[in-house]
Amino acid sequence: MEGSSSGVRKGAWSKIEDDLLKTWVQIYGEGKWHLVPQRAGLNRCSKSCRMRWLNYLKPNIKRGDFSEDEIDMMIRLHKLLGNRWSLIAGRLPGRTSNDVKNYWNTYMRRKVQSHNNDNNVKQQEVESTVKPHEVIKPVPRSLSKTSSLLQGKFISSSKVGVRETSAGSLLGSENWWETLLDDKEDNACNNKCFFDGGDGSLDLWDILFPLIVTFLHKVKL
DNA sequence: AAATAGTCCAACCGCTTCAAT
DNA sequence: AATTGAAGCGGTTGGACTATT
Repeated sequence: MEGSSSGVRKGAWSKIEDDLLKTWVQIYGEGKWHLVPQRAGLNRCSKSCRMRWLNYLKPNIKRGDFSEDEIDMMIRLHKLLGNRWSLIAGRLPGRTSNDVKNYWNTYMRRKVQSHNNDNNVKQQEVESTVKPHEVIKPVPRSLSKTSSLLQGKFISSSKVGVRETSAGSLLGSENWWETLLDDKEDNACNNKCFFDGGDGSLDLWDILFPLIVTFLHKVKL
């Protein structure tokens, strides 16, 4: 796994490479990843540098097992968001999307195994956490002036099973996110997830607020 | 002690989205 | 409107480590 035909180094990072990358980010900050390899003296591709920083070198990254609270939060968020690992990780301080994804895959495997081994009590728990569900696709990370959202179209969501709708209905009385509350099966969870707050559980406003701020900033309202 | 199987996680790859031109 | 390059994301892989036989 070391090196490639293009001459860019691959595989595990050395201590020296980590130090070079850390130094670069400490001086110049995150971003401009395409400049990092050349200017930091790293024989790595920009994506590799970004990944290494975000998943391993970034300060405050938590190591070790997930706590009960984190697992509980992860299950709730996954129920709401599906495999949107970066969004889920954003609600778990110190955890990276890669951590969450890896943990979830392991967790899923264990759940499935226990499901196969024990078809009685655990079955309901397994189904409540891993069964297929309609996934809510978040609005774009930011909106350009030419965004389809601002031009009468909303996200084409066949990929994630969300009905296409118009910007009018999106911004009007039929707020798309209200449908999040329509799932009767999940009402108990939703009530707690969205509005409980304070105890570390999901607060819908915490998700929507940054998106709204971004939106208002972009359209300069 | 050696061989094999299973698990975990760091890293890579391909794709999508976005912004700039 | 089309093109292009950078950034970001999720799926997948492969190697290191651990447990079991």
